[in-house]
Amino acid sequence: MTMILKIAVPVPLRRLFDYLPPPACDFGRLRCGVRVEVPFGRRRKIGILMAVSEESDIDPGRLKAAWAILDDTPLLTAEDLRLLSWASQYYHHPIGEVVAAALTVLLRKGSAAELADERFLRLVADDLSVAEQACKRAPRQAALIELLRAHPNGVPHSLLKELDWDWRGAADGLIRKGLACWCECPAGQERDDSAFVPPPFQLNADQQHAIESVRGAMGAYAAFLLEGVTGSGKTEVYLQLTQEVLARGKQIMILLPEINLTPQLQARFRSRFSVPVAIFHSGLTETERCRAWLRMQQGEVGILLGTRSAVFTPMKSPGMIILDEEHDTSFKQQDGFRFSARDVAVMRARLLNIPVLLGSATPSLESLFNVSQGRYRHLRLARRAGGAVQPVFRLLDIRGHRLREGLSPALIAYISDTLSRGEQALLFVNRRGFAPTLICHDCGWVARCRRCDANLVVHAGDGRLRCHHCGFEQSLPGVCAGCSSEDLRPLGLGTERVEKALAELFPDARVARIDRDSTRRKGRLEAILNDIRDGRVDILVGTQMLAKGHHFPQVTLVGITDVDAGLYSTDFRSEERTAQLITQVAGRAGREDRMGTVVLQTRHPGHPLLQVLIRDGYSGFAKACSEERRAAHLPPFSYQALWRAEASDAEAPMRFLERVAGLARARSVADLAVLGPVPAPMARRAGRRRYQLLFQSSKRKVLHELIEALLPVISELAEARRVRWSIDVDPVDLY
DNA sequence: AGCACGCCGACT
DNA sequence: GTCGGCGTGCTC
Repeated sequence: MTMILKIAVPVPLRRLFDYLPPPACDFGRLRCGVRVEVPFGRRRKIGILMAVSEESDIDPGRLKAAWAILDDTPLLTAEDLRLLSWASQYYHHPIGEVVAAALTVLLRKGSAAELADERFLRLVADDLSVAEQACKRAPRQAALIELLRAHPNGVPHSLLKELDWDWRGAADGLIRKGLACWCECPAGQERDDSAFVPPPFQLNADQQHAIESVRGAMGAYAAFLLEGVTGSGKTEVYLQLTQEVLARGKQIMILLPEINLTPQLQARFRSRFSVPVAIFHSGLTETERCRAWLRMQQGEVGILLGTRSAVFTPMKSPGMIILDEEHDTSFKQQDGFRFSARDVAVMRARLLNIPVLLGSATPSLESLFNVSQGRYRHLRLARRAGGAVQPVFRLLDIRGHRLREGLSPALIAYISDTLSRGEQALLFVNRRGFAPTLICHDCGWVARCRRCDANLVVHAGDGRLRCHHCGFEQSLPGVCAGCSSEDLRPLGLGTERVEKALAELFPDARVARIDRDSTRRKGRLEAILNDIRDGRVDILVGTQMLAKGHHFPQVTLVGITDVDAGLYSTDFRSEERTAQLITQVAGRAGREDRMGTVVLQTRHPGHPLLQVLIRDGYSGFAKACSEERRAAHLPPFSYQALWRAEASDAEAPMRFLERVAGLARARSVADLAVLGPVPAPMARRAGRRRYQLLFQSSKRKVLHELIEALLPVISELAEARRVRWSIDVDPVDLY
């Protein structure tokens, strides 16, 4: 009897690879989920053992023996592997790459799956006065000594890393002076899983009901959609459920859309629970990511807070998954393995037989549809906690009005009133930079990117032109490239320009800007947020970043300079996104005692969805928007899969997709629409031509069976090797 | 994706 | 005469 190892090798090939066990192999180590080092072509690869079988489709003579089994115990459980196999099938993505997505880089490279003991910094000196003397002229070292004195057992390295000053230099100084040392002291390490600081305030009835409902479902699969307006206390629900999960000796995974949001939630969890919290996002070093992964996998921590990529992290004793801001499109991976962390989370909960909770103030139409189908249970938090009032909406018809840098006289008056009351105003502008275009006033020449179908964006701060799509940049030209005229003018509005205009209109006001440019440097975002919280800012200008998570209690006016762009777009999800954005930005405003006003500038004050949104709120909008989708047979009332192809050669992508479309149409499948191929909305990006082909059906099964049947043929196509192609199941934007 | 093999142009 | 261009084929 021969034993065949079925291994997922991280290559873009849609199959497992068969190997013989390594020579002199202890068969006890051949467990599914261990890493296996194998010869692959003339390379060395590390794959995951998916199954052990007696059969192989490969000629036995061609089978190679694996080199080594890397783990004594599986890195991934049978449930993990089942989830990954499902994801590979559902997203039609190569299994090896899907499995690789569940590991961290270090683990993929073969690092030992062991948690290195953490280092602790500890004082050595017995006589502290000596230490104080030695550090008289070194304030940082003195401060570090203070900290070390408060922790006689030593300060863990992970805690030191969270300090926002240069502790490293100070530590080196102390070590040089022989006052401190690194040690691995697990002594005095207390772990108390039940430790919990009780909540400071009373829950309202909605919160209690939500918590009771989910608590009642513990120990089995159930999916919940928690719809709660901003400030309604969703986080408190998460905290209480976390406590419940920990009390049952289980682990909880909490997923968020952005790494910007993790520090805040992290702080709330850290202050509430004395148990350790693992953090997992792309901003960490590989060592940190690997450590967080292993701590969850080995049951060292009860709470994992992470972004999209954390959804596959193995859990020793899974208890629940929470995914906050479920409508947010950053849960969808937009390249390579294009999975939706939200949908994977739901499937994972189902396979693990645990509850999953999706939270949002503005649920996606997909999730609301799932509620209507009985797949998710709907929980609502209607009231704002503490009784704060919902903001008032005002539509400003700007037709025929003279605008000053995009600001109408009425909006300027609103801002002026707000400032005179000593309150803060927030202005939402959906573009960073100074102006989205540079145009020649004499000949009409426009600064365009040479590699993309896009205009270059004017950045006044550092006097440069940038392409926001491929990263190209150059200094601002002094003269027109077409006619040498010196009359080059920025056209359109960006955050920088609005910031400048506001500074001129309100010379006494302090204006702060929040966008990717102004917050690029580490710690900048936190600094600006602190300024806003402490009242050192009067007007805030910013992009989407403002809409996410942060709450500004002193803001009583929210202005949105242009809602029209989002109402008239080619993407059918554009209205939904705009309504979510408006609602989210509006949610930043006001607090218990002061009512917020939300002012929307538009040239289409009669737009029906806009009217519904401000009259009936997001729920009313969602209902109306869903009806339009149903009538148009668009998701969630139908399902889509998008083929994309790109190449530097202008013709190849189109030719490839035409072959795909031809093959699909030739099968004359019922209930299937094959739309395209067409050029992508940005047909040229970074010098590459991009096309796409859409499959749509009212039955998921139809799409999957077709793709499944097509893939082997398509992979062999001569046209396929001339392009880079991919399939996007449930695409969230048709770009 | 890598990495080989393989057959045609400008160079130490 | 070779170095190297990227077409095409393979990976258990």
